[in-house]
Amino acid sequence: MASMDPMTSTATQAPRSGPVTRKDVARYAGVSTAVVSYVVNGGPKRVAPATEAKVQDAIRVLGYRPNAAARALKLGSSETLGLIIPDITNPFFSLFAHAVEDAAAALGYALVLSNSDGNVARERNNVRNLAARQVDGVLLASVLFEPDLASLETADIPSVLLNQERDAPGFNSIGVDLAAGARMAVEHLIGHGHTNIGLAMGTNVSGSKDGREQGWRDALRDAGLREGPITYSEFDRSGGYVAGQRLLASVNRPTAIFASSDMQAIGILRAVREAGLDVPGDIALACFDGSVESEYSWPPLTTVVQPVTAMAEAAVASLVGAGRGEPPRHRLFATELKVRQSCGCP
Amino acid sequence: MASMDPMTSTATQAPRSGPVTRKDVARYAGVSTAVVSYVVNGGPKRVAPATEAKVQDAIRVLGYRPNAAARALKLGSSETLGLIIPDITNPFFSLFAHAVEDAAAALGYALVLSNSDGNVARERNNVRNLAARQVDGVLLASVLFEPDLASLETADIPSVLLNQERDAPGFNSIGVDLAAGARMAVEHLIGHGHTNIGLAMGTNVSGSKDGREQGWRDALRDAGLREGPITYSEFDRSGGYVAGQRLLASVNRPTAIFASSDMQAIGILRAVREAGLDVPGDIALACFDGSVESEYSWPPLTTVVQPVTAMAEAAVASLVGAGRGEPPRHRLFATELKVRQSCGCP
DNA sequence: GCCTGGTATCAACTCGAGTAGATCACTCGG
DNA sequence: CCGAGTGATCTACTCGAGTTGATACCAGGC
Repeated sequence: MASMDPMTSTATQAPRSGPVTRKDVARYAGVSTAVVSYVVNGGPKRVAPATEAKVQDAIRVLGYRPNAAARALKLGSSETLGLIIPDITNPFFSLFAHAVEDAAAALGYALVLSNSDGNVARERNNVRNLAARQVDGVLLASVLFEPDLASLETADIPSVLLNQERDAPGFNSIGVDLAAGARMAVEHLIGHGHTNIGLAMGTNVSGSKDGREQGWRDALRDAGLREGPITYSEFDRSGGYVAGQRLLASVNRPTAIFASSDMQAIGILRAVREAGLDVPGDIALACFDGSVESEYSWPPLTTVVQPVTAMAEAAVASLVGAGRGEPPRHRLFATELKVRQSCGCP
Repeated sequence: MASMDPMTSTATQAPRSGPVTRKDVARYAGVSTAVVSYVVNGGPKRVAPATEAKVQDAIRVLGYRPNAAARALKLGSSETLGLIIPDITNPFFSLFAHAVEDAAAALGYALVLSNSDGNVARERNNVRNLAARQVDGVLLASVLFEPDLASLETADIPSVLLNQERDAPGFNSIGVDLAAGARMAVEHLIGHGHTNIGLAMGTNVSGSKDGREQGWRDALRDAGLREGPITYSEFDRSGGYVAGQRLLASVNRPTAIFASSDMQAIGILRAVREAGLDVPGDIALACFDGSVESEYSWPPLTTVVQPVTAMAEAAVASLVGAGRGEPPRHRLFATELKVRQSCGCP
């Protein structure tokens, strides 16, 4: 019956078959297809008010929507952006994705999402796929610290590298000052009187060094402290869980831990509890990212928050907004320490 | 040298400007454009092996990628699906989005993501937008219990309604048996000896009844118990927080609470702790969704898990997979109670 | 009455790829 | 030695919208 209704309405006024095209509108309004175009997009030529009204009417009656594919073909732009991230399930990335979607939508762009699941091959595949789809730009949060520039280069699509610490010549890139952020957090821990501070570091497939590790080192060195134990594991909750277990089992068990992501901290929290210990009483904790989850854990996590919205807006703008024409550059954003209770503050 | 090769080939023969088209490939390989098409997609006609090799060569050398816009225009299909959800930041939806992306990618479809942010107008706008972009189907998790069918109908795009409890005639829809799931959880709480069980119910803009509320009622009735206090608030963490505060302040404070989402339970956990009480000691807790976060909270949440992957696959398949041609129908999935510790189990 | 200048509109071409129908080159049987 | 038959390939049209370079129309000035 729902399959009946469209039929009857078809009989009375609407398209006999398939979608309504510009031609149908033109015929209905008694004008040429060019005029319809002019009306639809305030076209390059003026249209008499009376004619415009007729056309608008026809559009409404027939329910015409311009075919985006045809438009994209002619204009060479799909008004679409691609976002490639390791995993949308990670709260940090989902927050980021939301911000990117907002920024893109504000400029009339749609967002194609793809997850690389920490897999380089899949990441590369996604880039090619997006390239073939004529996206107007891609935002890439690579699973590699040093992204697969070659595939982006040959695809020669405007792009921004996300979560990028260093400058990547010839590319737009965006990132936060990891070292400075980590340093802030570790210094805060030191301020609480801790002298043995461990590090739970996340790993990437490339395995190259991360600024957070450096920031932790720098803070300890400047305070004249010895480096506490380090573990390397996945950036996610389960990675944090094993990091926590290892850190607690280390010969010189730390009294405080800095984790390279909120998710790791969540995992550590669990390991600490299972060991019958208390945060922050036995182990103080600080971490990195500033996702919503950090606020609702117990205890609420002291974390280095990344300016996600600003970064997303800057990334989108560098592709299709104000910054489009500008030469590629690296944008470094400052982080902010959000002090809650996992560090020992009341 | 990988970055060199394209360069040198550029100098000798490759595109002087802009993207490589089928025509360029044809010229380079010394064949007609039709043959290139045949090769690219195992075309409707056979090509001699030798010719095929030449063409493949040309494609590789020139770095040709077929223009998806042109393809979409000709074929009337963009090989793209649209997903509209309230908020990707909600772990349940991000899990779902990931599963949908996987299922779509497996079939060669890309996924356009849009958030409606609980706003009906934005939701409707997103539908129109996706329709104009010639997506081959849209998956809609409406902010309304009863989605805005009219806008989908006039857009007449294949679609699936997600999180849909009831049958929506003429539409594909997918959902879990909310009432049965809720009932399981509440019965489990009853099994722990609780006789005063409260309900933290999430609200939608439409405000119509939800099966979870019914399941809670049914379980209590069948056990001969009186209904505990109810609160209505947002489905998210902050909604749960206020629900928790209200429930704790109610005249007959419950000893157990069933929350309509994991996120609400997380918020309740916080409210309970701030009141100096313990979960599950003072207040037992069970909830609904089965997101990852429920596993890593403290205590781990006993929750009704939705078969997200299966649902995502079914949704995608009904649009572009095996189920494409079939008449629209409602698919109800069973839930499973994941017992952890917030209910009082060891 | 005729020309000028402007305005409103239109016909026709384009974007890049898919494909039906025509064309060409061969081989083989008679 | 020729026609039929089989492959391989090409020509040309199509999808729907944007846009340029005509064209039609009208008012006003001489």
